[in-house]
Amino acid sequence: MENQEPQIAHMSAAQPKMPASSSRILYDIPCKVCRDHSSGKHYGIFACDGCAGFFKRSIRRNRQYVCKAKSKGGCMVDKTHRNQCRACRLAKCIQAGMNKDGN
Amino acid sequence: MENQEPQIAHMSAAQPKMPASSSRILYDIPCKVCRDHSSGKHYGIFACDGCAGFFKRSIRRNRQYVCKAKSKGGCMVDKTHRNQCRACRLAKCIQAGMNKDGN
DNA sequence: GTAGGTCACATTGACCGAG
DNA sequence: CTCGGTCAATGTGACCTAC
Repeated sequence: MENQEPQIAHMSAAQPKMPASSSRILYDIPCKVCRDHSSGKHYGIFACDGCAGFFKRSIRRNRQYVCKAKSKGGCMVDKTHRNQCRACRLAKCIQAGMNKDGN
Repeated sequence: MENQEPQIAHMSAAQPKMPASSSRILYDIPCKVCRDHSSGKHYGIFACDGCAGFFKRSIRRNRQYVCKAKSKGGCMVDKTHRNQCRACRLAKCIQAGMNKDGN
C-alpha cells in the first residue's frame, strides 16, 4: 500500500492548538516513530497513542508482519502512511528504541 | 503503505480447489481489478466480492480518496495490496470498467 | 507520568435473499 | 445470474485508571 486517507478510524483532525499543558498531548514533542504529536513516553520513547497502541498489540499478540512492498522494508512511516505497512511500522518502532520493558 | 498482511479481515485462505461449480467462486476467472478469484460480474465486470463491496461502498457514500504515495496514483492493486490505497483501488475499479449501473 | 485495558468507530469481504 | 443489504471479524487510536 502507499497512501490512503480515512484508512484510520479516528484520524485526529487539526489540533485546536491548546495551551500545551491542559491536554494529554505534547504538541511540541513529536512521536519518534511517525512524527505525530506524542503523548509522553511509551515503551521507552516519546510516541503518539497510535504507535504506542500498535506496538502494544503487536507485542502482546506476537505479530509477525511482512513488508510486501517492492522496496522491502522501505515504507515511509509518518502520520499519513503509518497504517500502510505494519511490518515497517513495527520495525521503525523497534529501531526508534521501543521495547517491552520501556527503558 | 506498501505491504502488510492481515490488513484485511477475512483474508480467505488457500482455496480447497473445489469442483469449480459447487461454489459461488469462479476459480478460473480473475477479478479484473485485483486478480483475486472473482464471484461473477459486479457493476459490469468480473470482480471479487472484495472489490465489488469496496466499489459499492465508495459509490454509495460518495467517497473521495486521495493517493498519498510519492508516485501519485501508481499504487499496485492486487489481492495483496488492494487495501493499501483506496484512491488507486477505486481508480482501477473505474478504469477496469465498473460503473454504478453495471453494464 | 506511563502501562494496560477498554471501546467507539470504521473497514473489509463473505454470504443471503430478492428480483 | 447480479444487486443491495447485512454482519462477523479485525484494527486503530483516544481515554481512563491503577500503579
